Amino acid sequence: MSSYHPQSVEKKWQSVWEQEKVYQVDLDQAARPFYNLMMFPYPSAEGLHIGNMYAFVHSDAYGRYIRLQGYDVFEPIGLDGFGIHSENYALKIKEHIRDVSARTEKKFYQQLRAIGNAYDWSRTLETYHPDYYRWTQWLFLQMYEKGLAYRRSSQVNWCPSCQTVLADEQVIDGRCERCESLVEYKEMEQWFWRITDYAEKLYYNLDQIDWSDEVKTAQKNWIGRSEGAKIRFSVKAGRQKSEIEVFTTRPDTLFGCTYLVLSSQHKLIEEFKEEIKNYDQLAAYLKQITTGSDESREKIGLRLEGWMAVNPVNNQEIPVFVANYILADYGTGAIMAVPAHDQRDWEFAKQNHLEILSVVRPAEGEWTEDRPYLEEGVGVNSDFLNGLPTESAKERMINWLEQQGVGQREIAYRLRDWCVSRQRYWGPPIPMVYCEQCGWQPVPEEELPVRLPDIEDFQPDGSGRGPLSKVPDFYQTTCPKCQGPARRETDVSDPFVDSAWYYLRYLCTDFNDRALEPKRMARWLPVDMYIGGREHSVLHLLYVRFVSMVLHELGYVPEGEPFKRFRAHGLLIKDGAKISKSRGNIVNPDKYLTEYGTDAVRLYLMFLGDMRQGGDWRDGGLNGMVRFINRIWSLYQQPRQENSSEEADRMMARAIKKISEDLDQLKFNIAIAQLMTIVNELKGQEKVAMKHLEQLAIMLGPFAPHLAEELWQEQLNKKQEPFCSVFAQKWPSYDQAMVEKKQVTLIVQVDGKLRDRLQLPAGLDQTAVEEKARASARAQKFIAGQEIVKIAFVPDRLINFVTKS
RNA sequence: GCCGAGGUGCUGGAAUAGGUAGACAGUGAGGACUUAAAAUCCUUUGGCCGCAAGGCCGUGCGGGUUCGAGUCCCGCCCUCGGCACCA
Repeated sequence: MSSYHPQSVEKKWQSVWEQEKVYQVDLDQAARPFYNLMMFPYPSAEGLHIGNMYAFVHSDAYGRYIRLQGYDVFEPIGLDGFGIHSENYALKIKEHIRDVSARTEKKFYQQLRAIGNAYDWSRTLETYHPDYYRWTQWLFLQMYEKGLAYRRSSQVNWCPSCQTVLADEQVIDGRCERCESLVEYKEMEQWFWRITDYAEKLYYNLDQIDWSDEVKTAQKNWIGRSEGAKIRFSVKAGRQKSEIEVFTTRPDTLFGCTYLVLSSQHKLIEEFKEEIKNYDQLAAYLKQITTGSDESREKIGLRLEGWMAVNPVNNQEIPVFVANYILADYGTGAIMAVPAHDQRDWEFAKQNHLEILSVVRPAEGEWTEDRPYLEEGVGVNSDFLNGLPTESAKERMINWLEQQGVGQREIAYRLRDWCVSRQRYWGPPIPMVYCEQCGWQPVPEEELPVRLPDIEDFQPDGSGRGPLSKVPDFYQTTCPKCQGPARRETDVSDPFVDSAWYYLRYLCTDFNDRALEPKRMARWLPVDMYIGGREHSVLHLLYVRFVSMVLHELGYVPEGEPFKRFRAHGLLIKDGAKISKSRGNIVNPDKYLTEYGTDAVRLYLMFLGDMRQGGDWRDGGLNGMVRFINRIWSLYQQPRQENSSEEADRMMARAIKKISEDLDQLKFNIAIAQLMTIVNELKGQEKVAMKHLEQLAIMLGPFAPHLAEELWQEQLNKKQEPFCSVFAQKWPSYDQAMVEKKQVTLIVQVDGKLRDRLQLPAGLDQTAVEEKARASARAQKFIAGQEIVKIAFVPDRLINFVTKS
């Protein structure tokens, strides 16, 4: 009996598939298009991570299953190569990022070929390639022209040790991801994209898309929709009169408002600074505090001397404070403080000996005034709200505010505008030009791409400006409007911008004169299935939705939502521990692919647990997959027969049904367990039916594609000209009648305890089963002499005798 | 603190319209084949009692609903992931 050599077989079919273009679809003609997308990898110099492969083979198995159902599956791959991660790595090993990228690109594509996925290799893309980032810049211009890209001053994360700005994602627990220094905050002018304009749509659409629930919840939390009211307080700032607007979710507590608090960046402070009697003290204070970044969470604040606000509901004069616990960019950047019913206001009031006035108390039960009461209840000390439950008190107050013209219903979102500029080198230059005469001007579309200049020194220098600001050849330009001297933007854009639209470009890589081809978009969008890590739940997946909505409004894509279905996979760990460089337990797939073969590794990755839960990689587990493959191989060497027994047909029908259902639900692990069961069953037969071997080969396809092709072409002798792959076959079907069991194992219970198992023909009624069960010697022991008070019967499953005791 | 996911044999993990707990693997043990080893094949592998037949216990903990609970309800504990002064 010849043994199976995965390495040579896998190599053979990989080259045949590529030569025969088995996985290339005609994007303009495909009759049954199915867009199967996986998150393109961030190519680190260490090479493809086993965690990448884990995600990719699951996605591929699903794509192959869909393909076998007759769809034209488009499964593209590319590299998300721009970004600070790669750039930092290059700096660390003191090599140029361009050279590192060239090397990792080669390495990654080589590894991505080795995992045996059904990628269409004619449509790859890399975000750092000018053919790609030219259109990323085009996207920026679209945003700008639609009024969704703007500049404003904002606080950014600054690492004093690396001397560079960091993305929010690179700040872990307030520390730099690279060197663990405490991150500082710096005020800088940045480019933003107005994602907040889409907050409501981003929030409500979630109810209509078929995505993993956890991701939808995470996005809802991130967007953070809160219903409440805006209330205007008139304010006397010394000799000046003005208004302060606050946002609250508890308008019903307005009677309990005893002071106002502004964020340190509130515009009124700057506007009326001459009216602040203690301005010198305030200026020192402002220097000292950093809003929202205080690790201690200690509430530091200062009263604005000479200022008084008036509570509109009772005309009480109340003091105005500035404090570090008020966020500048949430709500209105100012709050009405109700210390009796808010934890933070309570703490601040206690510290500063401010008045605390209870205006809500529990509808029933005890209530003490030694701590804030945060729950809902009924109004007290609140005039027309007295006795009203919180819900109606809110409504009543909003009505009152609207009648008086001092406030209105308002919805606040936690979501903030997306800061897209980065003071770094390895990204697409933002295509804007600043002219002293004309202000900011977009680079004309026909001048794209604004090429990233090839410079030697790309180290950030701590000046707070990107490395491109040291390259006069780059930034010296002329104004597109007046032709006068002008300066290019030297910031590059966030790598998340690159990945916010890559799936659209896959469909158009053959067009050099446009970013997106509408006909292609119409045929292929939205993406039918997207599988990826849940770590992208809010960032990437939110940005993609936002960009897609904008492109839809601009008429480029047919629907606002980009992905019909999204499923999150879990994390792959090793021997019970998270895989990380510092633990030194990195799993390099190359070694395993060479040693055990691609199919064995693929099978193992999909067998070791439920995709959505993640799994625990243990080297020993691979042995089981090698044994499984060898058992399959020997099965195909066994004597065969043309006909099949009814019993075997029934077994196969049940298995086909089960495996199909498992794959529909992405339960790859139990689908493989089922395949193992079939193989064990078929191996027990003296002669195996040809039909069953064919069905098995096809069903192995999604998991072990090379083995499946080898079995189909060589062992089952299906070779023909022109080449016809096993993946061009039809997924096996089953007859529902064959699935039903003729014999069932019926459980006999007495008082809920298992006492006997009876082998009976299916479909017996209760009387018949009861007779058989009473006759069972084992059950008899427990029934004898007992009074039966009840019998529970589940057809074909169980009968339970309940005795009096 | 808040949100989400989860807790099942020695290990990875199966099992939800409430109905055989431990499928399918891994590991260990014993045996067959072999001069030997590897590979392969067979038996066995939740705990306790028992010579056996068989019985009792068992799905993080404590209650509850039910003829029957890993699955449903109430109250906790623990692990992992995310967010974190969001008014």
